[in-house]
Amino acid sequence: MPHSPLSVGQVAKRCDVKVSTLHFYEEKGLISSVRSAGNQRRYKPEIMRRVSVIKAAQKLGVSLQDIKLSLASLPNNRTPDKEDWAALSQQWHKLLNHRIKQLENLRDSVSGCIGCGCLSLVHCPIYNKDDYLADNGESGAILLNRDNE
Amino acid sequence: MPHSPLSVGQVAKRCDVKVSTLHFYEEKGLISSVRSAGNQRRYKPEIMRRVSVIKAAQKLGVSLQDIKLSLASLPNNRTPDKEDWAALSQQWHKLLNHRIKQLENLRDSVSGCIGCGCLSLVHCPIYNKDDYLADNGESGAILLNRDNE
DNA sequence: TTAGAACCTCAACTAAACTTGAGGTAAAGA
DNA sequence: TCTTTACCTCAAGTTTAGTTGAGGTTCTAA
Repeated sequence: MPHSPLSVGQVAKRCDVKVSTLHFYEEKGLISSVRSAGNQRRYKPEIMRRVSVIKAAQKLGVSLQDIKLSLASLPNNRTPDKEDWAALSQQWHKLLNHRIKQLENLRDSVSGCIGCGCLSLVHCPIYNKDDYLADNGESGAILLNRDNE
Repeated sequence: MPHSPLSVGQVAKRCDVKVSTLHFYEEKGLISSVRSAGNQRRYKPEIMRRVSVIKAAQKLGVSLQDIKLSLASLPNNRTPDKEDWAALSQQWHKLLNHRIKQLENLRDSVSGCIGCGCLSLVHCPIYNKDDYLADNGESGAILLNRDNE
């Protein structure tokens, strides 16, 4: 009998997460299981892929809540197949690009601060709204002496 | 009398943080104050710069703990001046570059996964140790069919 | 002088993403 | 069969970075 159902321990081991994490994901509605006669969790092998997708998305900085929504948006909430994964990862790829861009802008602003020697950080883009930085490519020289006044 | 000491409310307003946040930072040893006759907090104007540096570092993803350490490493734990800020931001600039690089690797790995159509994510670089990705520039093609076995 | 704004401390609460522990059941191997 | 390992539930604890609220004091300004 190929593909026999997996126990929570087996899944935990092979996905390199703790059993408690799988319990937690289930509680949060990210994964599901059936129960054996003795009330133990049993998983279809594809659970591995689902857990893996969750982990991958987390590394991209996606919250469990958003991951849940993404997965739930798949046809009958199935474990992502090849096309699904492509779509999901494209979504997340965009997100990643956005975050990278923000960080780069931030980094350049820091350099700008060094460059201009300005310490009036209160009005510096760095602590202004994230989207200020995200929206335009400014690596900007920073502002005026309005602290210490 | 120029530069009169600032109250917690004034600092909060001008740094755009809540009063409770300043209390919190003080409790955590990130900032300090003296007390007025009536036991109210009074700050030197440079507190603004210190708070601003804290906020900037946070945007770079530095934890309060690490910010505290960085600030504490300055000569007599002073509020960063021009040179100090240059040094700190250079430190943090490195950190940022590292994080950007990790994200880029991750992003490229995601693309790799789409490209090869492989769904065996268990062994995919994406959920292997962060440093695996950080250390080499692999955008890797992914592995074998060891899930679903 | 007196109302109301601003301040004080301390404790408890929030959110995310889990982990740990207690007390008890099920399954697997010698 | 017996022992050990794996599993179950439910409650409570952990970390980070604060926020909220209660109960009380101090400042400021009309």
